[in-house]
Amino acid sequence: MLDINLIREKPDWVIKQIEKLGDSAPINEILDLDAQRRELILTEEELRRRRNVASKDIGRLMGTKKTLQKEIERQANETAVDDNLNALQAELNDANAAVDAAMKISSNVGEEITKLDEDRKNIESKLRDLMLWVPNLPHASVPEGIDDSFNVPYEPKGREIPQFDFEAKPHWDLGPELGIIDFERGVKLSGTRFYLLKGWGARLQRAIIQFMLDFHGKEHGYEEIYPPFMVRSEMFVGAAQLPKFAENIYRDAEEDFMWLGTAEIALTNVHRDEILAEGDLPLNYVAYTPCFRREKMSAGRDVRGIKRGHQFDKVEMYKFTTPETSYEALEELVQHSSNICEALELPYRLVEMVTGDLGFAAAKKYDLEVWAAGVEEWLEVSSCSNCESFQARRANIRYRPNSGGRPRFVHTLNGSGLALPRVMIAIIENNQKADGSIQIPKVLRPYLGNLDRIPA
RNA sequence: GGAAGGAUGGCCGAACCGGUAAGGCGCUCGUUUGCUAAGCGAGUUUGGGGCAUUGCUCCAUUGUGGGUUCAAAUCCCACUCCUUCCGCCA
Repeated sequence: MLDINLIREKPDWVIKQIEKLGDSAPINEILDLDAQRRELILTEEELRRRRNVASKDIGRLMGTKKTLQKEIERQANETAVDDNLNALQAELNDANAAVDAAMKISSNVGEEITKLDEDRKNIESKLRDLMLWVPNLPHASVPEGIDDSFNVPYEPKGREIPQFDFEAKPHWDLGPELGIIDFERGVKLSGTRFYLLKGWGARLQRAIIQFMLDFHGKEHGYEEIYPPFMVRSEMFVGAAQLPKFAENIYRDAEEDFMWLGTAEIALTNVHRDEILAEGDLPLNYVAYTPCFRREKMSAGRDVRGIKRGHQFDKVEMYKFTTPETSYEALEELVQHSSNICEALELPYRLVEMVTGDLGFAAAKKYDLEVWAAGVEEWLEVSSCSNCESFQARRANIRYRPNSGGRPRFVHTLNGSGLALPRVMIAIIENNQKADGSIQIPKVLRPYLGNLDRIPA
């Protein structure tokens, strides 16, 4: 969510930024609702103040009434002093009248408040609904471009693009031939876009997961998290998946649970509604989770192989930082993802996203792609984003500055490190031998009982 | 799934047959004093509005959302979470 103050102060600038994304937002409607809201607050609070005053009077008067009544009762049991009794009675009558008057005021004001309150809540919920649909704004350093065709690929790094003296096969041929991927039975179980990994295939994927978790933990200092794979819908709002991407989410039919499309959703909300100490930052987490996506928006794309399924595994990095350090942290994140590609001996390249391809929540984003020699394309295996305070504002994640003062929103960053199926594709296809066997990258061998080659 | 109890500020904890949140600890600032420190005083949730321009003021905030009432931490309803017991269970 954007800061409403920013929209209030620089609406034209905000509109211009959103145009750079190739998106739009009802900024004028938002401004209008915001103005209405503040006007209502003004009158409502004045009424509340008045009711508070009347209420306090009533409280005081009730007290004096009580003491007067007691005094009257006491004197009534005695004789004489009639004058005094009359005076007390008169005082009591005055107090009664005053209470009645104050109650009337309070009652009338209360009715007005109830009505204004209802109006205000209506407006606030409308305002929030609109705000939840406004995308994050691009960072000043993001190159402008209307769509992904303008993205800026950097020079490939890592291992050289492999050349073969035989015809390289894609993984959808190699997998079944080696008995490590079973498409038919996957489809039998769950339909299109599902597959089974078997034998060395299943073990290879598990080895990669374990390697990546260990590497980020030991070499990069991330704390490993095992989160729930299904979380409440409010967490999806916090991570900026809802309301916009509702159609891509699997949900439970009875309870308010939704299945993670990425670990980012769980990790974002780990510190939801918390005020962290600045000294706690940055927080660096890494989590392995399966990811579940309907892929409605990509219906018909990449239906062959394991490139895009309804279920896939991913190791995800996540950072909570101060606003001052989040862009350094983004570079770090990219470096950490790249280090995995290096270690796995994969040809990879960094791609800088232009404004038109930033997505909904990122202020700046890099993708990491690895080369797969069978399908002969660059596969996106990582996406590293700085969301600045966009998610933090939705999930209410703040920190208290060392200097004291009011809490501020943290910046949040997420980066895949990495997505499993495409890494599997690259490893299988790039490392294939003439006899159909697959050579295992060195760093993975300890996780596979020192196996150096999946036999043909 | 059944039963009972509970949720109050950074922490502990009172008020709970309705009148507008005690006290303590911690922390911050000030002050005093002849000794590692203590005493005294003040301040100390969060969000929002207004006016100012670095402060004043108002409103809201006792798990969440409703209801009753002139008025709700307090009474009523629903929900969430926690604890204990029972049932089931890897």
